[in-house]
Amino acid sequence: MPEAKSPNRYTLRDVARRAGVSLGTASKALNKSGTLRSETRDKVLLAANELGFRPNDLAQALHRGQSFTVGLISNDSFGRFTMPIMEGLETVLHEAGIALFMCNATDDPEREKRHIDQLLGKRVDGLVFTGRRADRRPAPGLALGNLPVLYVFSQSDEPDAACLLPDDEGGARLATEHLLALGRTRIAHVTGPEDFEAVRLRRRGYEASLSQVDPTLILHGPWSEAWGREAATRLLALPNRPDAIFAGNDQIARGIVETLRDKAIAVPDDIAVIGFDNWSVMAEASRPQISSIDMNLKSLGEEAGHRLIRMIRGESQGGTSRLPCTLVPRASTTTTP
Amino acid sequence: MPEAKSPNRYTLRDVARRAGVSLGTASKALNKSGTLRSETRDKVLLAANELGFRPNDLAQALHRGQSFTVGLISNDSFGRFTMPIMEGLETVLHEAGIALFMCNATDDPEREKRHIDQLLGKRVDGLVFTGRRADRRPAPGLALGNLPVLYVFSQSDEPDAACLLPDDEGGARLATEHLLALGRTRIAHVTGPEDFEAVRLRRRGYEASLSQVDPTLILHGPWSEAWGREAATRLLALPNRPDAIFAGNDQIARGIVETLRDKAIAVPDDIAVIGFDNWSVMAEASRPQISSIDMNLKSLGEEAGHRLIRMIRGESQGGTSRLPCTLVPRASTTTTP
DNA sequence: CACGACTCGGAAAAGCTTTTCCGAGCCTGT
DNA sequence: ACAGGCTCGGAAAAGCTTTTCCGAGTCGTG
Repeated sequence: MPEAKSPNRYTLRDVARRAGVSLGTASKALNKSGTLRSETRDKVLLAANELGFRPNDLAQALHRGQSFTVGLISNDSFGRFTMPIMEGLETVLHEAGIALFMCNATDDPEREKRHIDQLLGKRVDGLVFTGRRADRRPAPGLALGNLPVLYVFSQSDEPDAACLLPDDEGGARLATEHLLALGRTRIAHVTGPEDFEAVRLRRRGYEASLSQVDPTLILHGPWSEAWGREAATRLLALPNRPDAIFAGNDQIARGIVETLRDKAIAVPDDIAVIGFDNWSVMAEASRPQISSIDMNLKSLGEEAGHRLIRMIRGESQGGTSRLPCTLVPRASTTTTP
Repeated sequence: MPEAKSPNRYTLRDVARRAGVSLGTASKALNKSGTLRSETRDKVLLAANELGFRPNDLAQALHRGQSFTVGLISNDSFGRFTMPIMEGLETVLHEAGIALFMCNATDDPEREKRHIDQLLGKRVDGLVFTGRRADRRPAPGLALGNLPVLYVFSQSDEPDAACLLPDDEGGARLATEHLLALGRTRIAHVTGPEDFEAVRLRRRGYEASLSQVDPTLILHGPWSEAWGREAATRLLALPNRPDAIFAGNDQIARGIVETLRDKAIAVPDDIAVIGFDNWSVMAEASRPQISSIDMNLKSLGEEAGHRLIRMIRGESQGGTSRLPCTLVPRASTTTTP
């Protein structure tokens, strides 16, 4: 028994009564369907306006069997990478009149299951999984039926799942070729833990761009500035030190640049440095500012929105696609712009 | 005409039919209401389990006039500060069975209005505004009736709006008193733009902790490392230079620390430095690591969740409350722990 | 003038759950 | 053995919108 209906929430029945027409007529007037005299239509529209009427999406959804709602399940607690994706996704979906449920699963399968269950209860029209994990994720334990599911910046076990990812390998090629174009010949790669697929892909792109690979120039470690500093120190101790470094992300790049600065090694003249992620608070605060590869995560989110809408319409099929990265040159690889 | 109902979505009617009971009986069995023989109840529960039945929240919400849904409207595009708030908020609300709609208004009133309108259509039970802005925000142009509205890390024009904020002033006192406790006497304050209320509050806390204030030691500028570096240079040029610096955020603090490091000034021995925000990627990557003030944004989000739930229950009233900050000492103010 | 056709608005069902009210059947006590 | 009371399950309405179908009224034309 809904006791206290919000004072300013009117129902279609109220509109109809005020306009002096029947329920169905009012509906048709507002939806421009059916055949009505324009006079009647205007009467209804006026009444609706006066009352500030807003149709109840719940009833609408119940009736049409479509909720105009999708769920987003993040596994990195709304971390740095999820944000721009969410932003792009939300923009596109909002334009299509679709609202976004936010859930944070934090890589906890139990929590994820509860979230999915809740979303299914809300009859979402689609589901998006996001959040970089070390590696591919197992399929969620729940039967999702034919609900559209999209993995963004994240992957699934299922072979034909719909995935949307940045082209890490291409980005790495972009970076390496940029360094090659500067005439560098000994290019090191200081990057993150090997159990990230992105790390393996970037490394592959790096290796593919080189005519020959020197394994001593490839260093794996944690994603931190401290590791960048340590790795730089190690590289400088080599008998034949590199003339360029491609870092696996901007934090590592910054650690490298700082160490080179400490040792009065000129960047980019002696050693050029390029990062990955284009995280501006890192890349632009460094001295010199760090060139980087932008994964265009906001575009990735927007593309995810478009693709999900197509899937909801039943138009599109699964499959993995990768969106190109972009080179953002800054002072760490370019001599006086 | 809902044509293709999802294959694995069964309705209560299906459960009832399978259990050989009527609709109402099935409902009562699942909700543990009414008076049923336990045998009948079990029969229904079994059928529901076999079918994987999940009640349709849409219908439920429609019936009870409560959607178990709240909207979150962010004005900083899901920025760095919104994330932990969202995380805390989502955790608490999820435990209460409430789902969270995410909207990004980006300080665009038109966009915000459309979002609110959409949320009202979805009959959300409450609304949360978040996202640091330069200053207080005008009340949204829509009549919200008696819908619970909570401003988190954000403020409203309305005098008795419900606001939840970090205690910037107290945090600044914490920082300043920490420096005083180290025996420092000339404490500078390098901070952000004056049109941020947080900047004014932090400055007030700083001034309140000092026996006398030297205006030449207070510098306003942008929120960046570059500004921290510039301000540090200026402070070092003073005839009577400070022996401690309280920075308005961690980026500024890091800029300061780097400049001091460049000039071989010992931190903290010659000049102690403390930041604000406790942004770990900044504070912990710096050399030395930077002491900071933590606003406990995740707790703020959690508290927001609890408070919103009380408001939805009709228990709580408006008013602004501020949650305490915490001192996180690191190497930039403590000599070898 | 009358009939047919067309225009417009209303009634009703569907979509799914919850809850109240009521009826039927069974048991017990006299 | 019968009446009353209690236990259990079913029927129905409410919550709000959309859509189909149908009836009534009107206009035009023969």
